[in-house]
Amino acid sequence: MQDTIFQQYIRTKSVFKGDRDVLRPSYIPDVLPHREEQINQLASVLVSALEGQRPSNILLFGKTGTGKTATIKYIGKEIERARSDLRDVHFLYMNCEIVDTQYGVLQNIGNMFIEDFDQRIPFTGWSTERVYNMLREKIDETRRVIVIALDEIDKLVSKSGDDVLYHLCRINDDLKNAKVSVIGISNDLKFTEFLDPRVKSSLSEEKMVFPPYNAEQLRDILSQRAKLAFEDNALEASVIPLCAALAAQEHGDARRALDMLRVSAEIAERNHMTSVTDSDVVKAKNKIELDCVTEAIRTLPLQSKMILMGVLLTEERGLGKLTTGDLYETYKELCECTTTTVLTQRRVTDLVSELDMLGLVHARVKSFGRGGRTKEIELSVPSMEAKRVIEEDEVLGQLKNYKLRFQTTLM
DNA sequence: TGTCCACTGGAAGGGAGGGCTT
DNA sequence: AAGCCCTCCCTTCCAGTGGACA
Repeated sequence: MQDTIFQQYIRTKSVFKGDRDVLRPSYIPDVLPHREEQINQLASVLVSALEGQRPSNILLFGKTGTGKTATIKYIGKEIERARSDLRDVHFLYMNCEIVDTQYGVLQNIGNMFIEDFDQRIPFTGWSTERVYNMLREKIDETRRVIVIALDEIDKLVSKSGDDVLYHLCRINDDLKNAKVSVIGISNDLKFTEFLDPRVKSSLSEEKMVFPPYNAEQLRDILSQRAKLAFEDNALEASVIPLCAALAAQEHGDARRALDMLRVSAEIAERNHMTSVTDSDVVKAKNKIELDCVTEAIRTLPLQSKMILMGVLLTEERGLGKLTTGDLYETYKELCECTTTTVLTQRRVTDLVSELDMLGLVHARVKSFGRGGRTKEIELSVPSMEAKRVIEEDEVLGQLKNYKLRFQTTLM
């Protein structure tokens, strides 16, 4: 190898032995530890599909990282395997966080049955009714049992209502040759409260809850993957238990545990170490947490960044919590300064609520008696880091070292 | 006990931007 | 080109409200 800039980074020895993607949450192993019960239960419902009958619709609940998605994809793989010697079943999976409109869902499902590129449903332009009719026609032509898994279905409902689900639940009335069953996957146990009663009862013919993993179970999951990913003795004995324990504290999130293991190994590798230690795990945990925050801020739209900057600058002056009115004044000042369009206060309150949901600020409604009722807003991420990221923005970069003119009423 | 503040948050709707159909 | 449809971002309007204070 020539002397190149990469020379110093080329490792003679690595902690990884093969494909490190086995540590990614998206990897579906051949065996899913501690989910046998759920898999069997699902299989017992879905087996009717292989007999040409329509299986019951199913709702799966469970917090993030409890293996819902992995389980459903695993089931999907098994269905594909089984259908080679049994009746025709078609399994399809869709994440409603990515496709989150009525039209989008119907269009995506429809296009999975249209081979000819020219006949595909365009991503906009048609009426929803027309997309639905096309979808129904194409599904009927297949003469199969179709199992549709909708992941993060609560996101779809909260954004676009339950019309699509209504359509999908009663599509069987309009089908002559094919049958459709829907598997809904949700993080939120309560989301069915917002559904039309007919949709609710139809969708929850069967319900299953995925409990969080405990530390011991997480340890098994990590060990299974570690065997595939790492060289022997690349991990100190305490590394896996530590990752498992830390993730178990956060409602048993397996995704977190895997990320932590992967990132700590990457940290060790970058430092040219041949084994991963506990301190790498701690570093990894901090890095992951910070990365989440900076990524969330970086991808914020301009107006939201502007609002966040308003919160930040006010807090920087040591004024602590601020009200909607104060924030709006500050925000207006920043907009003028950067010649950005000023939105209405109504809109700003919505954006503040969004920031709250992202966990970037903490906002709660508080009454000051005669002083009125308003939101009390404070930053809930490290301000130095937040500021650094916001200032990367072209427009907000102008506000570097900016001193506020506006005096808040909270003193 | 009633008043009143400074909002909150729902509803409705406008209009821009994407694209199809006739 | 005109007439549609759907989504996104936003404005306008407004009834509702928790609690300090008179």
